[in-house]
Amino acid sequence: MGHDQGMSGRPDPIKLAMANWESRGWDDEVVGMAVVTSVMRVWQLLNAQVEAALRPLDLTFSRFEVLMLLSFSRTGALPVGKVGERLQVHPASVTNAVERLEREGLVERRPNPNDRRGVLAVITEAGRRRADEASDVVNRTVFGALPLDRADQEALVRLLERMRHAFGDFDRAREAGDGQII
Amino acid sequence: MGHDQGMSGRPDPIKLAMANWESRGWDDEVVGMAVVTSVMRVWQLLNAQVEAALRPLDLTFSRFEVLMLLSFSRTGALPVGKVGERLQVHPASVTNAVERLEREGLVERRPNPNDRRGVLAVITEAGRRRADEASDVVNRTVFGALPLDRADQEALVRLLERMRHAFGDFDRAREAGDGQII
DNA sequence: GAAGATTGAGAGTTCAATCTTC
DNA sequence: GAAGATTGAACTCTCAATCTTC
Repeated sequence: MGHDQGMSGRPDPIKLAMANWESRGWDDEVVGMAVVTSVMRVWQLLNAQVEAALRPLDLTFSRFEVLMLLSFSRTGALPVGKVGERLQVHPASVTNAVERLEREGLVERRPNPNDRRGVLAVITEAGRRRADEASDVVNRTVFGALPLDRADQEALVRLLERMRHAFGDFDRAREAGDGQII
Repeated sequence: MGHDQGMSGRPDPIKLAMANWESRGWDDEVVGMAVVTSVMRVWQLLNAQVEAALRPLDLTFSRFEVLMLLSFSRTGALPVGKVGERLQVHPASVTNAVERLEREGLVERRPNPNDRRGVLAVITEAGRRRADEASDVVNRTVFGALPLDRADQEALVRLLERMRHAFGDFDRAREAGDGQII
């Protein structure tokens, strides 16, 4: 993650890659390549910022997401399977994240009363406090401090939404939900 | 990646998150949150596509990038430090990737004649063939098949470029380079 | 002493296999 | 037999420490 690299005196790596791609005659794919590479790069930069902001709170972005998901849920409890579904990660990753959160007392694991195969992840009071601190710092240092004006941010979200939808990331028919999480 | 998740019948997770954010009164940060979350999600989707396309060729995206970088370089050889610099990854990651590529005979490691501390990664003939196959499949199945029209793709690249530049990802003054990689 | 690269530890991810319960 | 969750193996990434050479 960004292990301090000089931040200037460097030509745009994407531009270089595009020139290389064109030199091979891949003219039809060069823009797509630039899209994918740009997303990868911006992900790298944003991810590093978020992780750096959360490190003092002993959280990673994925554990932060789990914590926020639970804190937004009606009862503060969710089957771990549901968590993976919402976050689009492998069940094993959720098991891992919950265990890590449990180790710090931010989450508890409880048998699901409705299904004895299942396990509920329940956020604790300490977990709620940590979630508040974490969202504060991330809001302040990352989300609220992006180097793009509001119009550009909205345009970006719209373009990415178009892409997510084409990839089946969500179902437009049910988009009129009430924002209820679970 | 993406261990087959149902791809519909699901409301937009970003919209849900935005509603939750607003319910906490974080109105100024909600768009920034949407930007970051959207990038993360699209990264996940694109990364999964690229990795799936490359898996039959025994490559990951990072190893693919190393291979392409070497294949584009003038002599097919680059100090491993330079590779990490261009790809913005930790030196240890390059060591790992090169070792993995070397194991398959796609790259060779040679002492740098100009600096006895240094190591050169050199692409082999097999490496060049693999790089060709890999770029073919990635161009065909991902870069050339994005579900966005050209205008949207270009707009997306421009917005992401603005963001990368603001984060110091490159230096605009040297942007007029000739596309020469090394 | 600083730079180039590697090593070992620690954390995260995915996959395949497994165990329990539906 | 299928679904929910966990476990162990294999990878990748980062960081701190180390070794060699400038």
